[in-house]
Amino acid sequence: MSLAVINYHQGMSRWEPNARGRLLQAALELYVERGFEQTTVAEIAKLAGLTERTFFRYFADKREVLFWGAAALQELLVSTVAGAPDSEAPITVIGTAIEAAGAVFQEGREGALLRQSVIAANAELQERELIKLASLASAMADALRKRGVSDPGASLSAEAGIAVLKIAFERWINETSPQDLPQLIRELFAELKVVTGAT
Amino acid sequence: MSLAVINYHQGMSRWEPNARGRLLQAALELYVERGFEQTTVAEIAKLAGLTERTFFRYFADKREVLFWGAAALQELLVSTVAGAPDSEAPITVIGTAIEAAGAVFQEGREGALLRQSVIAANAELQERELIKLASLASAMADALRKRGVSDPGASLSAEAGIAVLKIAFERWINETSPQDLPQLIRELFAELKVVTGAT
DNA sequence: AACGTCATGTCAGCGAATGACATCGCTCTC
DNA sequence: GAGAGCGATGTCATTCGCTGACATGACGTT
Repeated sequence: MSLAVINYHQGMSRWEPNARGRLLQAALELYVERGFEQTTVAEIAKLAGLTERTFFRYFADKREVLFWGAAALQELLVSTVAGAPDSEAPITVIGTAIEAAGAVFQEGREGALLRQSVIAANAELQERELIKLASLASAMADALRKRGVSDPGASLSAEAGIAVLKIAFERWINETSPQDLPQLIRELFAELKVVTGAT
Repeated sequence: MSLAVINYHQGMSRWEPNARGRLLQAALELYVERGFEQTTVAEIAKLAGLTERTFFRYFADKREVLFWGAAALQELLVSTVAGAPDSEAPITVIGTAIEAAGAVFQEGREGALLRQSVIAANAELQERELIKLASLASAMADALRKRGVSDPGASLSAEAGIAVLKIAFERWINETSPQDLPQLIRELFAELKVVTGAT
C-alpha cells in the first residue's frame, strides 16, 4: 500500500468542486492505510484541502463516510420490492430484491473488499453497518406492507432476507475465487427453506 | 418521574462496596430522567459517589451500562443449545433457546420497558443493541456447529432465531396487556416456517 | 510496624462533535 | 460593473467521551 502522497486539493483555491468526493477519497485512503481509529478527522480534511468543520458538514460523523452508498442500496431494495408482480409470495419478492443487491456488490468487488477489511477491523464500524442493515430490513418490511402483506409476515420475510444477505456477503467476500453472489443468495434462500421446516 | 435526589454514596467513605452496582443504578436513573445524551459520565459518577475515571474502570463506555445483562443472556442461549437432545433439528434447538430467553425477559417486564424506552430514544444505543444481538447469533451458531450442524445451516438458524426474538420482543414490549412472550416466540417460529414456504 | 496490593483519586491530554460568527467567491440585478 | 445577496467554507471556542500515568488511600500479611 502506498502512503498518502496525493493531496486532493493541491493548488486549488477555495470553491473547488466536489468537496464531498474529495473527503470521501481522502478518508478511504487513510482508513485503509492507517486504520480507522488511527485516522483523525483533521487529517482527512487536510488531505482533502478542507477544514475539520467542513468534514462534519458533509458527513454526520467519522463513520458515515464508509456508508454513503447505503441510501442507494435501500432505494434499490425498496423499488425492487414495490415493482414485483402482485402474484409473487413475499419471500420470493424479498429474494429478488436481495439478489439485485447482490448483483450490485458483485460489480466493484475490489472496493467492497477494501471497505470490508476496514469495517472488519473496528467494532464501531460493525455497529454502524448493523444499524444500516436493520434500516434496510425495516424499509423492505414497509414496502411489503404497502403490497398488502400483513405484519408478522412482512417483518419476518424482510429480516430473513437481510440474514441471508449478511451470510452470503460474508462468504463471498472471504472467497479467493468468488462464486456468483446472486446465485449464492438463491442457494441460501433454498437452504433457509430447508432449515426452517423440511418435513 | 422523580428527580435524582438520592445520592448513592451519601456519608460513605472511600471503599464502600458495590461500586459497580451504584454506578449502574445512578446511570439508569439519570438516563431515564434526562435521557441518555443529556447525561454526562461525570454526573453519573458524582451521583454514585465516585469519579469519572472510576466509571470507565467498570464500564468500557457510557453505553455499556445498559447492556450489562447481555453476557448472562448469551450463556443462557449457548448452554440451552448445547444441552438440547441430539435428536432435535437445529431450528428446534434454536427455538427452545430463544423461548428460554423470552422467559427471562418476561420476569422483570417493568425494567425491560424502562430500559427499552431509553434505547429507543437514541441511535447509538440501538447500534450497541444490534451488535449484542449479532454476537448472540454468532455464539448460537458456534454452539450449533459444536453439535455437528454444518455451516450454512448453523448460521441461518441462529440468525433466524435472533430475527424472531427481535420481532417478538418488539411486539411484546409495545403491548398494553402483554401476552405470554415464549408463546409469542413459538407463534413467530411457526409463521416463519409458513413464510419461507416450507411445506 | 513495615510492606504489598488493589481500588480509587488526580491530573493532563487527545480527539470527536457542535454552535456562533466571520469571510470568501459566485451570481443576479440595476 | 458595483453592489447586494447567498451559499459554501473558515475560524474560534467549547463540551464531552475516553485514556494514560502516576499518586494516594485502605486493607491484609508477616
